Amino acid sequence: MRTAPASLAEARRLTKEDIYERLRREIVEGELRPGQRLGEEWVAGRLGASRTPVREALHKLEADGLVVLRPHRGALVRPFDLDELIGIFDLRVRIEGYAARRAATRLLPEQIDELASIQQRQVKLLNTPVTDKHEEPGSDAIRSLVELNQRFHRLIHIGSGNRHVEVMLSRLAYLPLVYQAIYAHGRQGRWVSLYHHEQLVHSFRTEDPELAEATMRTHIYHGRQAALARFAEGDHQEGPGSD
Amino acid sequence: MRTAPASLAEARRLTKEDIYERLRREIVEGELRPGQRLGEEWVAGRLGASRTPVREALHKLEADGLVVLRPHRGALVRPFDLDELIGIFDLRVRIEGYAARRAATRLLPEQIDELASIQQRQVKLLNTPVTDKHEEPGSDAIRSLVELNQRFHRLIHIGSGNRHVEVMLSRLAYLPLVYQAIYAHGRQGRWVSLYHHEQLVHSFRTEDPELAEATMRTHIYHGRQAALARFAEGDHQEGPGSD
DNA sequence: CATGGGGCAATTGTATGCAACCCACAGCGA
DNA sequence: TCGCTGTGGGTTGCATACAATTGCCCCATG
Repeated sequence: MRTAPASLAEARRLTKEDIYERLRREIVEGELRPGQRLGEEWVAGRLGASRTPVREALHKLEADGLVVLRPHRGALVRPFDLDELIGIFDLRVRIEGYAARRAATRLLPEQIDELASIQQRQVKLLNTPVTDKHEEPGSDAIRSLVELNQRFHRLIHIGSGNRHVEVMLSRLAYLPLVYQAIYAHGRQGRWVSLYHHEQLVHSFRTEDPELAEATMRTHIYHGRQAALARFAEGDHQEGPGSD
Repeated sequence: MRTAPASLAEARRLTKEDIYERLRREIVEGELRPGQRLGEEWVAGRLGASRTPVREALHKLEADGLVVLRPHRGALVRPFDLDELIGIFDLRVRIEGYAARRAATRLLPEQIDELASIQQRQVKLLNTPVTDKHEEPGSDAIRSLVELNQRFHRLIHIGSGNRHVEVMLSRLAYLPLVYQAIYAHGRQGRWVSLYHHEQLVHSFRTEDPELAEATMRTHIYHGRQAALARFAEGDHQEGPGSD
């Protein structure tokens, strides 16, 4: 078999998933900025694949709302504005609130333990001695924090038992500014955020849907503040030159 | 130019949009039933196109949640169950409620007039002398009613000024059972439904977001009853044979 | 008879060539 | 000068050939 060359080199050709994941990451993390053009030929050349899988990856990214496809004129990373950002959080508040409410009476004890464990790991991360590096977007500490945060929320989405919740939120929560907002929180903001997580775990343990929903709504609004602040910084503007 | 051969024959080859629209209609209206297999080759042969556009259409349908793609094993029309149907309405109530609330303070007078006009046309349709044909799913009267109903709702989605509302609802509202539920309403049910539309128009005219949201929620729950009844009839079951 | 491996048919995944399309811009005529 | 037209560069859209993957059937073997 060829699935496990175990290590280096591996000149295996890229599948559409590889390309999709890579482009998605680059867009969400901000390496590819809004307005950046993504011609099929250009992307294919850059990654060393043919147009076909690139094309499919771009179409999927369009379905995710991350790129705009202009027939015969090339794709580009979709820009978005303040109004849209607010609109996104309006919907997240409602959908994640609903997810938390449902999860409160559906999560299994093991799943709640898992949530608690994630929460504790985040606390530990925030308690490690502060170096300036902690504030840099690309640093490992931030990356882990973001990663754990996503795992926490995704577990709740799954725990809601409504498959459409996951689909909707994958379109609303994994976007450039929303992602970057995590490190727009100041130190205090991150502690508040973790307190919300703690409260959520508590509401699940006591199977209290009202508390779960209210807490989640507060939590999302809290995240909104960070995203709006981040937006105000102007870090969202068009990419290099464009045209 | 060749864009307007004006009439018949027109052996222009099918684009992926043609194929997408056609498959989508067939699935939503129930001609292609859940579980039905949709091999790329098979679809291409049936419609007289090559695999490439068919493939892209199928991928888009998967993003819409209408088909399931199984790598190397072919696509099929996605089946869904009672739990999912309930979950869909849970989300619709919240999202359409939000849309109506926002629309109440954003719709322009012309847009409200348009809504009123649609509502009146629906009343007229329901008032035409009853023949049995009116109850048949495929009849022109039912088709018009469904069409007008979709226009009415879509106008509100757009009027909400939140582009994500449209995207979310296109995944939640244009599904087989949801669509078919329209004619699962009895005669009285249709009148109640139109009364809700009338109330919505009123709430928009008076710019009353609370009334708009409450009315929309009631309206969607009303639709849910019809969908659940339709589901209970068992009209959702697997297609011919499958396997 | 149960079980595991080889190979085969069905099907999608990828590469590539050519056709169709969109737009910008130059050139022409009023 | 202004508007119209057509032509060419750039880019996607479609068709087709070939490669890769999956699942299954069948047979050898314990």
